[in-house]
Amino acid sequence: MSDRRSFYITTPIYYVNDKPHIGHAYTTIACDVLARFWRMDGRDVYFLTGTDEHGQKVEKSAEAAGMDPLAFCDLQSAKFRELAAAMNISNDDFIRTTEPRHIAASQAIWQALEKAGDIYLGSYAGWYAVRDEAFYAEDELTKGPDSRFVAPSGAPVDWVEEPSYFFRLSAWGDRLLAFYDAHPDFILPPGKRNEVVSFVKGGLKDLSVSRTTFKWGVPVPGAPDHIMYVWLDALTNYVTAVGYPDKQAELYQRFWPADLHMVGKDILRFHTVYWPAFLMAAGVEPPKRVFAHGWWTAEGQKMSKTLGNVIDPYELIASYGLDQVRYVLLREFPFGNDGDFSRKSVITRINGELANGFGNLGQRTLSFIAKNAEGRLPEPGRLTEADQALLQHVYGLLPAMRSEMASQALYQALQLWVEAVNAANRYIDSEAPWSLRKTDPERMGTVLWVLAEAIRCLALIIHPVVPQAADRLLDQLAVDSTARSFAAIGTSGALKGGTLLPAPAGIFPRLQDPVAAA
RNA sequence: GGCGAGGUAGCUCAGUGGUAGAGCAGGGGAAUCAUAAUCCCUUGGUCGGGGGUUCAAAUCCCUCCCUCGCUACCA
Repeated sequence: MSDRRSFYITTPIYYVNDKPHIGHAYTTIACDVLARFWRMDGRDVYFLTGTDEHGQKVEKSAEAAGMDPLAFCDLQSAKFRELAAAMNISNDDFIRTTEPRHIAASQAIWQALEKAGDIYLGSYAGWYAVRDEAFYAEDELTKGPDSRFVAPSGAPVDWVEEPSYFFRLSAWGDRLLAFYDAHPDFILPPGKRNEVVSFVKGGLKDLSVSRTTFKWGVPVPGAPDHIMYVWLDALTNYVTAVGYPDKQAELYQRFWPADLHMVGKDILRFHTVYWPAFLMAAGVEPPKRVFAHGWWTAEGQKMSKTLGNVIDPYELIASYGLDQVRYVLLREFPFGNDGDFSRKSVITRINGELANGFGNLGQRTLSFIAKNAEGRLPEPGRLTEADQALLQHVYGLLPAMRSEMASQALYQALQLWVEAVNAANRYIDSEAPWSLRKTDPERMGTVLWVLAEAIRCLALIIHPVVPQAADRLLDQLAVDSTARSFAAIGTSGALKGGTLLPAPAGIFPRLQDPVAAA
């Protein structure tokens, strides 16, 4: 575990030209679970998300919509903010790259790079296809009929040159490799680290960091006809939010360097090559870790607008329930892998582990107490070996899950929780309180207390993943809202016998199996 | 082409030298507190092909086949 108690975690800032989809929901939920987990564990957490609003595409989209770019961004950014709210995301801030604080921070980082001598004016030259609005590398081109080069799309290309500022990335290769070497966990999962290292080892070219062909961006200080390259602008959001360039700012002191930038694998290079190079050049400490997660397919197929199979997060929530979606997204495959979203598999998972596993464990225990103990939690008698084994299992869940969470092993962490739920279900069957009711009511009371206590801890530790359901269950156990942190896991926070419990109600309804209709 | 990851039960995957594992699916049974949920037992695999090292290989070496990533400036 980190030697300090603060934890700064970020999602990527989402590009306002996109429509929010399951990929955005996935990244944000994973971060939210980590943020909530460490918060409940007593760490000082700062959780940032937001929107990336500059660039040519946004300028064009706004124009196509007949809108001012900023008005367009206001509208689109709000959609991401609404999605975060709909997913019960506990972010501490929501940053927009069009905010004055961010423009100031971006210009400040530019000036720091310039002052360090890592920026120079040159010209950017390449084969450009006007029709595609894109540059192509020479080896992508083929000879057209009139012996002119044409792009893979068939568009004719021209050799163009425009003035551009460059960042001396080529000078940073060795220092980046040394940095990766000194921080073996900077890039996770390990396979991604290898990709980045081999990329950097292949040699780096200087990076064009300004544009003159469009206007929607942060103006380059002292060169008003240039705007900053979008990635330099976008990445800077992570320091803007904690007060950069004011390194004495309270948030900056508390939270920089960031503990974790969560990213999709498509933007790994920007975060693990360009970003640490920019920061080191600007005299700012790089973040501690970048984690690249995988992609979802839908029913075995790649999601795409043209296939029309892009999964809408709002539909997911409506179909399965919010907490169920949060859980299943992190539980279908190991975090960092790619995986498939299939309706059948998701329903099996939710029914098996949440409805039948944990939900039913709560329901069978609490309704038994309601019917056979007058709704009052029994006082425990002397604990048997089986009682202690179950309690030790659930009490031991915290250190075990903490260690998985520290390496973003969300799937493995949830696996540990599922195993504990299963152990509790085995316990109730082998102790059979329904038999004890007639033969040994006192022992029955102890068993019920042990179960309630185990359920309390299971609910607390799964709270970051399924906050609403966990709270409902804790309500049913009459656990005070002030006792809902990981510090309460263990005997010191144990339930008191004799407490009157409210009427039980299921927390995870069983979902209907999908109809095999076409 | 180069570099990298991977090919293990019907499905998803764990297992990196010592008698093949889990979950789900399939089969049988127990129990009846519970959201017909739970618990127990069980069928099922020449561990991609071939060769080699070793007393012993899914695990190490060689080779071949297949799949997937990365191989820089739209984000």
